[in-house]
Amino acid sequence: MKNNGHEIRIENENIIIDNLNDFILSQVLECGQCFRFDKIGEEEYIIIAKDRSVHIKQENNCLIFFQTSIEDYKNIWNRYFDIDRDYEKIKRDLLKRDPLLKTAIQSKNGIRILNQDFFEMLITFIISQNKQIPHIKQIVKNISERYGDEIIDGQGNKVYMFPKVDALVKVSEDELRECKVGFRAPYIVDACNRVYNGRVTEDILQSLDIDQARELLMTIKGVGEKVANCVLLFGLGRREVFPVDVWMKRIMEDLYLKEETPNKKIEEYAYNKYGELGGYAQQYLFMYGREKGKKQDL
DNA sequence: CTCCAGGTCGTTG
DNA sequence: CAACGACATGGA
Repeated sequence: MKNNGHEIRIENENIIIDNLNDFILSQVLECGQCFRFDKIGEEEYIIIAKDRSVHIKQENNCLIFFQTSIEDYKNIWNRYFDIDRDYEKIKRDLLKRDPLLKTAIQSKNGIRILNQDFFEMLITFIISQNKQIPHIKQIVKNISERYGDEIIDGQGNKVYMFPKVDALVKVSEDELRECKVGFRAPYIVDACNRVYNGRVTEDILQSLDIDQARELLMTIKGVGEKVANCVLLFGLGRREVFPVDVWMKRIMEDLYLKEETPNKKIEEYAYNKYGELGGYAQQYLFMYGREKGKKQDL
């Protein structure tokens, strides 16, 4: 099997992808788009996604899916990890539009944008407001352990999937607060209701243009511009959106604008500069800028 | 103890 | 429409 440079082979019960370029597992998982993973070694993780738990490891440009069927790889993980997309071209095109991205792209050249579940992203990013990433992970885990279906992973451990709407829609505000969601509890209830009763669904959102889709998402309480953009980018495959949070605001003002600028203006600026590649640009800048900002305050 | 975190809401000027 | 405090919770 051959695809876009890389090659897939089966060894024992493992799926191995050889010659995989523009991919660094730690960057893919830890760039802030994904919250359900545990690091168990150097470039080695357990991930919970797509109703499954999978053990994966990267060695140089070789990615190993342990105890995985070829069907699961083809039907699920290939798309989840965005394996077949040509990131070399994306990076080349981004640099053509803006040479200033060079440092960020070179430093974080193994980022991929995952294709994650819409509902999970919606609830997760509602939770994300005014919280740090480790807290978000903990809360998502709490909700999954209480209301998600149980599965057994490769090591024989119990693992809990993120709940489906049908399950979460039955959960009360008070029960949600016990998962430590705090003031976001009514937001989650509203999101579940609107998805469950068909007012805001993945199909409807996919049928709309980007501005209509964002607007519809923002009819949900607790979903503003930033959360809506994250859901569009990470849960609906809309790679042109450029979510602006406190980090991106700092990074963009520092790199380009040189003055205090409202988020909406930054978003427009980014769209004019990066066009349909906005989401990728945002991820390279976000991960690079956050790492830098943590150390020396930009 | 105080301050702040991948924001958003509701209320004022 | 810009500005501003409130909002739960936990870690620095």
